[in-house]
Amino acid sequence: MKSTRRPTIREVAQLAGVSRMTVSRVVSDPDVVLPATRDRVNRAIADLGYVPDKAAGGLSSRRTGFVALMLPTLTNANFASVAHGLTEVLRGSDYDLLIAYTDYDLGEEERQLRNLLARRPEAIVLTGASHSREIARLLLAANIPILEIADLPHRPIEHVIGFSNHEVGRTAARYLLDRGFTRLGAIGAVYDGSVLDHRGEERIRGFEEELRRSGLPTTGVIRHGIAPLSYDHGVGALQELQRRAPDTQALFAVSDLSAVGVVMECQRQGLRVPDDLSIMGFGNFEIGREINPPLTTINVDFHGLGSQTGRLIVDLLGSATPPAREAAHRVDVGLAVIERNTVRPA
Amino acid sequence: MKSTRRPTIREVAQLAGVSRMTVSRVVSDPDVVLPATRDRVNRAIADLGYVPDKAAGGLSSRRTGFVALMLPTLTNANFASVAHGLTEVLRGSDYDLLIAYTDYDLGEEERQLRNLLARRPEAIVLTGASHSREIARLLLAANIPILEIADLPHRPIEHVIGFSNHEVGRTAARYLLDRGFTRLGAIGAVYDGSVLDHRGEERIRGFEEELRRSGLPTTGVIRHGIAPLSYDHGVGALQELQRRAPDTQALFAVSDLSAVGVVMECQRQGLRVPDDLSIMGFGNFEIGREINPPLTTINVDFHGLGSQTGRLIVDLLGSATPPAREAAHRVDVGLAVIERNTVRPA
DNA sequence: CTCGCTGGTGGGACCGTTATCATTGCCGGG
DNA sequence: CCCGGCAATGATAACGGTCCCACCAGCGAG
Repeated sequence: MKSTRRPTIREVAQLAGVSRMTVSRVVSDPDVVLPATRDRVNRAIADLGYVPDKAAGGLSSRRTGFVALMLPTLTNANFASVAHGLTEVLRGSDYDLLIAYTDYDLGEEERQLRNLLARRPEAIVLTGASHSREIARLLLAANIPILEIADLPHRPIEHVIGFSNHEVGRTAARYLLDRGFTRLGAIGAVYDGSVLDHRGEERIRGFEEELRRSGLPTTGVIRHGIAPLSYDHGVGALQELQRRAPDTQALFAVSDLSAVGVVMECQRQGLRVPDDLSIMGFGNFEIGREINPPLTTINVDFHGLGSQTGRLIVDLLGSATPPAREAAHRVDVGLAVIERNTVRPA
Repeated sequence: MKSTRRPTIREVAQLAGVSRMTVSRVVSDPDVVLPATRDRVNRAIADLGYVPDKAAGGLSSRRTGFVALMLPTLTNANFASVAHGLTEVLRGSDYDLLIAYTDYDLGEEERQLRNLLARRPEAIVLTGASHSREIARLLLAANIPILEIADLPHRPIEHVIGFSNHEVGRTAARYLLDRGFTRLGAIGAVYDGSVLDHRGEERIRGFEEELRRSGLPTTGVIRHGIAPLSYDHGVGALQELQRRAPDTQALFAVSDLSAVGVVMECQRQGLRVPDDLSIMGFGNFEIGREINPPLTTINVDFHGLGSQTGRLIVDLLGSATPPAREAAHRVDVGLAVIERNTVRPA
């Protein structure tokens, strides 16, 4: 086993009998070099198994080819969809995605961000971040496009592609109210200073707001457990709800995963869905379509959100003139109720 | 808005009145510089909002701090767990994970790998790769530790941390045979030359092998659809099974997701589980615990697999003496049947 | 007092690539 | 026949760090 170092552009140049620059050109812009030369260089590249070093290239050209993405977690299918849509677009333009996740831990945010910035990404995409003073300062100092996604912040840092989580909650409440329910409940996670992502809390607040507007009590609004939410959360939250507001007719869960957990727990308890308890969720997870009865939910096109974000980045980085900060984009991708069978007119 | 470039070590040095080297030392090994000097430098760093450029540093020190991970997909919760376990360990040693995924597309593998190698990772972790001639060549030429995970290949490239997918299939078959079933079925994906990951196919082959050993027919073994598998796959595969082998008593699905889809479809069809059809899956996904009845499955500790991989990497990179290739590690993390209620003695 | 050592710091060269400008050879037009 | 212009290629200087060694005080031992 030859433990020799990786071949560099120098060695390729030497073997092909050309200068380093010519090799560089063959790799990045082949058309400008004579076919005969190009072939010779390509052969040398193949012979040596040369793979260009992007770090060195980036240092020189000031273009690292990185786009940074900061997520609360990888485990959530919707965030995975975002990453997916984003990668699809970025691959076409030769950007690599650099993913960091915080696991909803506030302390990790700054650490992760510094780490990300040390790689000199050309743009950065953020989800559900808290944006402390120091975070904002670091971001601005990076002097690259900043994109906040999956939310619609009132005071955005720069670009926004998302939807209103508050509106999600309101839509759910209105949907249930329209069907004549009056004893409404909602379940989400406990939100305190140590929690990074406030999007779930926004949804639950939107729900509460609509309840208050209609003069209804908010005793059925339960904050239980902590993010990330999953099936189990629904089980526990339902039990708490049954203690606190046993007469609840209809329930909104801030995540489909919780909602599915609730449906399953209802089955175990022998409660009929939706006759004994109506349930709706958020996120349009695949499992919601499969359970019996299938889950009513609110859909957001996360994959499209990811690809739109990707396209905006490519645009932003492609345009020679760095757009002024006041030309920040703000895109609402909207949301839609998907009616299935877990809710029925009362 | 000052659109000035990011501050470099030079400017920090100037502001603090020291040389660049001293700044470098304060960042990477603070203890060797005098407290007074250190404070001065740290103040300058804070004032300027200096964030070191790891690409530049890596170029010089030949240590990029990257560990590469190649996955079929991000969307699978088990792979996400692996990534999770891996990150947890690597964070502690200041490595960043560079994730690439192929979406089970064979053509993407080489492209992604080249891309990864262009970032000069210090180690590379692979899952379910096909290892074509060219791929293997690229990997070996990189001259870094190579770790294959989530499988137990007969002819590994170097290190292996995984479990036998073939054994998963055999274990499932034996489990069902032991309970007295004789008309067994299995569902997986179609496997042809264009598919990257063979782990599901290995599971199904192990199942078939055990069937043949017992002199039972393999007509109930269905290859349906293509990876990635999900709930919907189970629905379609069950329907195909019902056409091809309607008298099947017990069924193994190569993924819990398919298995859950089967259970749900059974509910819709009014079939009782496990009385009319026994079902077991693989992967121990959370949803399997929640459905009614809960899903019998085969568990592998994917999170632990990820963290073990991380620890091995840290070991390998930490040891000054590069270990000889013959000292390759081979770890079997094992597997275990988790009995729940979807299977019952016949 | 001198010498050697040690801890703290600085001065260059270098890591592998690309931007930029210079150089070369060739072609066609005046 | 000469010269301007263009296409192809080369030389050199960055890019932002760290490695390696030299330097310099200060201090204890001989």
